[in-house]
Amino acid sequence: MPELPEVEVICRGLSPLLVGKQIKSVEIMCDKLRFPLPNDLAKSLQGLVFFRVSRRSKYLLFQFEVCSDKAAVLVWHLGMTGQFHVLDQSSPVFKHEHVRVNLENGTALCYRDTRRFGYVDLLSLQAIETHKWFIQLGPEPLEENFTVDYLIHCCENRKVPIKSLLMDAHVVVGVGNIYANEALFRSGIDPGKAAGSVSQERLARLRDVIREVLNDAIAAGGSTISDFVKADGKPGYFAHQFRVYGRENEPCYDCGKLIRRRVQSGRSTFYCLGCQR
DNA sequence: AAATGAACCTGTTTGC
DNA sequence: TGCAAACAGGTTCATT
Repeated sequence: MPELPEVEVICRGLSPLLVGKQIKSVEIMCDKLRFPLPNDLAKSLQGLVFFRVSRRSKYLLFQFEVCSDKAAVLVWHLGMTGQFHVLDQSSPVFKHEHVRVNLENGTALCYRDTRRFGYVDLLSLQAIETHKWFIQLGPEPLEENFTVDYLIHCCENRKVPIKSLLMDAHVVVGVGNIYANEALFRSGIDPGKAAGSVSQERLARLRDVIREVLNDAIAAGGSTISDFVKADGKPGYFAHQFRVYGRENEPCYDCGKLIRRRVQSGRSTFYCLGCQR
C-alpha cells in the first residue's frame, strides 16, 4: 500500500494522537506478520510513553520516552496493506487486525494488515543506525543530500531500466511503483530506458520532479487505490492527480495518445508513447 | 556484479 | 454462474 507520501501522512496523523500517551496494554491477535513478532513485544511495550513518531524510508519509527539507559524505538513497516487506526478501545476488532495497543486515555492504536507483508521490531535508538533494514538505505528524496550529482552518479554505466533504479532503495528511498511511474511521466522519460543512457539534463529534471510529485502527494493526503487510509480513517486524494498510473488505454491528458501498460521487473509500468522517450 | 523473477499472503477483478 | 488466472501500494532471496 504505502509509499513515502502515505507513510508520511500516517506519521503526521498519528503523532498528535500518540505523543505523551502511555501504553496500558498490548493485545496480539496474530503473532506472525511477514516475520514473527519480536518476543515479549506486549510486555516490552507496556508502560512506555510515546515521545516521537517519525519516518525513515517507508518505516514508521515510534520513539519512547527514556525510562532506562536504553531508548527504545518501535520500528514498523506496513508492507503492501498495513494500516494504523486510532480508535476507542470499545471499537470492535477489525477483520485482519493483528495488534492493538491500548493507551491510558481509553484510545487504542490498531494495526490491520490483510496480506501480512508488514513487519515490526523493537530496537534501541543506537541499534537503528546499523540495523540491516537501515544500513544500506539511500538518501531521503525530500532531503538536501538527494542531489542531481548524486542521481547522475547512481545512473552511470547502469543498464537497469531507469524506473527500476528509482524504485531501488539503495539509490533513493520511498519511491514505489506509483510515484516512479508518475515522476517519469512528468519528466518525459521512457521508463524502460537504461539508466545510464538518460542525459544529465533529464536526470536533473527527474530529481526535481521526484520531489515535486512526492510533495504534491503528501499535500493531497496520499494515494488511495483501494485500502490506504490515514490515521483518521479517511482516504487520500492524490489518485485524482494520477496522469499514468492505472490509466491503461485511457488518453494521455497532454497528447491524447492512449496510455500503455507493460510489465517491468514484475511490476506494472504505465507510460505515454507520445510524451515519454 | 548486475539484472530478473519468485516468494511471502489475502482479496478483488478479469476472462473463459 | 463458476472457476481459474492475473493482479495489487513492498522487500528479500535465489537464479541467470
